[in-house]
Amino acid sequence: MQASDPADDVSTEPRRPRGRPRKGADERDDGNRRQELIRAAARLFRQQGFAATSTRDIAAAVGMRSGSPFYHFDNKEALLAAVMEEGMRSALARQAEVLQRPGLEQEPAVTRFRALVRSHLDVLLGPDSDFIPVMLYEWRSLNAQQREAVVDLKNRYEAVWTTLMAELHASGQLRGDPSLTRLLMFGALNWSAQWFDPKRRATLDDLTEAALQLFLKESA
Amino acid sequence: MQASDPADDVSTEPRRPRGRPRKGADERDDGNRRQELIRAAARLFRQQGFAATSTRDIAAAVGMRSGSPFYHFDNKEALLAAVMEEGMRSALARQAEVLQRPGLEQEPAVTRFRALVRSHLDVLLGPDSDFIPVMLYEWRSLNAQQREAVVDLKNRYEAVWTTLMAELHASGQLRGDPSLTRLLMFGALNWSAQWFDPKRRATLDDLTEAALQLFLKESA
DNA sequence: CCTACCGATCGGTAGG
DNA sequence: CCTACCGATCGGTAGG
Repeated sequence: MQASDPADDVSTEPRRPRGRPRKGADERDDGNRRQELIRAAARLFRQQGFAATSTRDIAAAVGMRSGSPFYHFDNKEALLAAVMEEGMRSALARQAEVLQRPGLEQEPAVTRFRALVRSHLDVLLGPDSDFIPVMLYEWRSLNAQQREAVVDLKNRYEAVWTTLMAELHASGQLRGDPSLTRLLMFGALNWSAQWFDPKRRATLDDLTEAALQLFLKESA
Repeated sequence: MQASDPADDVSTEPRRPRGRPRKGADERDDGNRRQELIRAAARLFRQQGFAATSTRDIAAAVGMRSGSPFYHFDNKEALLAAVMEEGMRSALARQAEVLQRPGLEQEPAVTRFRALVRSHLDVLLGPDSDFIPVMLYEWRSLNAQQREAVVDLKNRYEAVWTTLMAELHASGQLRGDPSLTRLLMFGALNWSAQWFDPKRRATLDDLTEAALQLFLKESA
């Protein structure tokens, strides 16, 4: 009862030339196709969820045939892990970049906290913001080993927050217990991925200030 | 290529008596089986996600054969909708019950707010707490009509919060803009379903107080 | 509610 | 990376 796979039916599409395309001097696609797959997967996993997205959907989104993603990834879960790791790496990179802004070290802790909140919201709600929501909501689909790799990155990301919030707590600027406050804060911020609409009134700056107002005693 | 369905293979299991069981006087199962399906679905949808849970899984969880859930529900999505509506109805019931507690009307708004937060956390983290997380995370699997029904219940639930928070805002007891604060608050509270562990230090009371401390200016 | 299925789809693979 | 598949599983149904 083998129906011909519609995704395998090219009859109506123009034929691409066969074989591995010659790489022009500027064309080096080292990993570009892989990267395209990751981006398409992030978008679809976010829109439809991991389990509801077929590898055929992802292949079609980048113009591949149904079996081809498996040339780049061992299995569907490995593609999910790649999405999450990419998301966490870019979040970590953004975090480090923001904290290394010249002169910021001398600024008060509140200023550094604001920068951290803002960069978190940028990664979560700005352009290419599919990766982190996928990470937040699909980790139960990873096996233990993949999960460990993602958790490791997440721990590094959160450790920066923990340190800064301990400093704020020590100087009496944080509202409430640091550990509980951190968890409630991540909830408040991460949930915005569910409702934030850049076309509406509130901006990322508004959100940042609203969050600071809740979690800090003085908004400097 | 029709493999025999393992869920249909009873050869190793003891045979239940055939036919519709006679109902004893006390046995009236009007809708009990349906209710069992909803509860099992809630648990599995929460653990594995909607798309990753098969209707066979759910049937097996209540001792049915693979086709039998469709005697109670038109399709898998209708079962999901039933889970969500049940979750919202019990949340609304709990909310109304709490607010009708004798004498509470005369209490200050802060006290009513505390009661609301606590009942929200009860529904979210207490016994039978699978329904609301399913509602929060799986609504994209509903069709427009089903979604409307759930959104309607959700709006009624949130309207109670909106009213009370407007009152708190008017008397200067709320921190920040009511609309943004409400969204951030739901995020902070709802996210706790991801990390709260009753076996650890923090209790539901701790959580309630921590939340009040963030969102209200004076913790009464 | 069970029996006995079906058509479709899915993840994945061998070989080029 | 495509071709041409496979085995398994899935939602759902007719008939009792």
